[in-house]
Amino acid sequence: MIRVRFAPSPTGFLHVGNARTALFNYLFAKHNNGKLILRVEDTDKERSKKEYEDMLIEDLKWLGIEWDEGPDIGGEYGPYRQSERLDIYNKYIQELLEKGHAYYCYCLPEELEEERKKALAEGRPPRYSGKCRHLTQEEKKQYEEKGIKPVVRFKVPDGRIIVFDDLIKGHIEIGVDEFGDFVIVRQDGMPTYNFVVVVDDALMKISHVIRGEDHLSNTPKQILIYEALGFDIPEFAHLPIILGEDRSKLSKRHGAVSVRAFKDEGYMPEALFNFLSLLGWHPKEDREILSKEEIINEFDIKDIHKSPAVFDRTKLRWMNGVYIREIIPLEELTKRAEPFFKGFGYIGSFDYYKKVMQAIRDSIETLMDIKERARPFFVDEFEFDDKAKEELSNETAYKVIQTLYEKIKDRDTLTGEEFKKIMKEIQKELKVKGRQLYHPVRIALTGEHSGVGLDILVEVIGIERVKKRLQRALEYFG
RNA sequence: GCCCCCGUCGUCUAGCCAGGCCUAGGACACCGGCCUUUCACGCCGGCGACACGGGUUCGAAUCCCGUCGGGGGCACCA
Repeated sequence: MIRVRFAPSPTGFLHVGNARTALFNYLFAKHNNGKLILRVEDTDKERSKKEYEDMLIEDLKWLGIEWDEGPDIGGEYGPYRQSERLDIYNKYIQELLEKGHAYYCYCLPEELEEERKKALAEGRPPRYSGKCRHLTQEEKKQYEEKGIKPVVRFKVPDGRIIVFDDLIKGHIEIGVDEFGDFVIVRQDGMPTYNFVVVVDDALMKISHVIRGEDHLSNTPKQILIYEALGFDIPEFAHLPIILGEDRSKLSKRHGAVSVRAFKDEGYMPEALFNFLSLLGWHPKEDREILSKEEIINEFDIKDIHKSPAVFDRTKLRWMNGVYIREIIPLEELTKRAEPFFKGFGYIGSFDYYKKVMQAIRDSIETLMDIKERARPFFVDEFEFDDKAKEELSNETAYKVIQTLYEKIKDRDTLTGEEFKKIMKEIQKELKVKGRQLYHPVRIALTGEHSGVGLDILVEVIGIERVKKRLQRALEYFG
């Protein structure tokens, strides 16, 4: 049974880099009929917050990632929140202590930091000296009496070379001398990541650990713990990280990078899902617009790249546009767009929004674009800019608008077809055509110089508003 | 500094493992054209890359070595 997990720490919004890791775990699980486990890594008391956990779950769901076990739905191997597993960890800490794989260390953080800096400055690997490895009972007692609370360190065997075959990176060998005895329980009693991740992955029967490349150098430490505790070692797969435009690890300073931000900016979850899946992975054929099902079917961990990819917002935008104009059904698209319309102060019925979406979906790439593109469908009292004023001051332009108004002022309805017919008549009567003919009308009707087809606009906003706007322009330039 | 990973158009990538089918294919962006009342959409075309240097070979983007470049890690964060 394939079991994978996504294990975020609830310290902020879900970052697209993490979302991509979650996504690949999800794809791997689904493709292989396995299970995805969501585990919340909240051992950092300082930074972890329950609100963040809720948002993480919300964002993951929004993206279309589902899990089989997790803190919200439970499961056979719970609890799935590390802060609720402390008793379990303690048991294994005791075991390591008893077997001599771990020991108490009374060194102060300040002096350690000092040593670290010194080592770095002298070009040595900054590692713990191991000086508390062989403390006598007497020495321990002395420290205790001074009120110093110890940490627990894992005793790293000298000179070992850890070897493992990463499913993505291939054969990896790392000498254990790169790091010293590392902390597995903090002074405050909380166990640390490198320890709990092993206990949890082992107890939750995780078969494949798929995570970001930044964890690659942690893997040897974890393998040591697997061995010390006698657990089976899972398969590892380290995903290349996602880069910003400057080719450094994607972070907040590269602009909006949280899934939440993309949601708020009017991106379709399906598009983000599709886009993220293509970052470091490629299907057999050259198609890029793929449904979730297609991606799951085609996904093969062997096709994941070794090299990192730059997060290309422009391409994401394009892809989102494809989803808006070609993939998401109009009804659904309108539902998603409704809060955006309202947010921009564009008030109307659902049916009206639907008509507007129909009219503008080809010309927007995110729901944010509704603000500009849909304005003419809602705003009657718009301003005329200098260019507009100049163009409408022209005599023929004025004449066109006037004639149009005369021709429709007694009508009750006006379809797009009828509008076009009327425009043709004006063309003949006034002997103006093309831009000279349409542009003044556009300005009178929208105050803008480009936008949706006017036939569509007039039909959607209705003849009364058309009359009103024409009148307004006539008065303004009269 | 030390360890590890990576290196095909500006970007995402196909090809690399099983060398010739590659005058290196696709997509985004960019430029030009067509369509069109305008913008957008759509369609057509263009620009543009095997990091460098050595080998191996009849033949290398593909195999080997080195150099350079980029990235990640080296916490009582995960």
